[in-house]
Amino acid sequence: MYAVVRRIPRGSVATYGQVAALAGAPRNARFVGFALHANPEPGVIPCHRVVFRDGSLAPGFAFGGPERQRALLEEEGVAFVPPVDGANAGADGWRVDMDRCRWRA
DNA sequence: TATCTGACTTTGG
DNA sequence: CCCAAAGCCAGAT
Repeated sequence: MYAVVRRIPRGSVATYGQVAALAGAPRNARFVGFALHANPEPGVIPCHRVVFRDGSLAPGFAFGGPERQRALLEEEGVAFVPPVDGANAGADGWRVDMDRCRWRA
């Protein structure tokens, strides 16, 4: 499953459910998050590329804060959407543009 | 062995 | 449109 996360190409993101599915366990979205939280290889496993289904980040991001994550993704060319609508405001209210940056295997 | 909890997701009110 | 509850699977206690 860590292999799956590492396989996420630069400039793209995947949802927990998606990673779970690719890992061979479509119903293990929660476990994916749990495993990533354990993050045995910081700096190697791009946890910041794994987001909620709506493109928002997990509450307890462990890379240095939501801003850090947004910076990392923007750095990779991931498109962000400003908190324009009342959907899940996630980190700073900014969400990943899933329509354009969602990882396609 | 039983019970609880969780970086999730989907559906009902 | 927003809030709450249920379902899911695998650890942890």
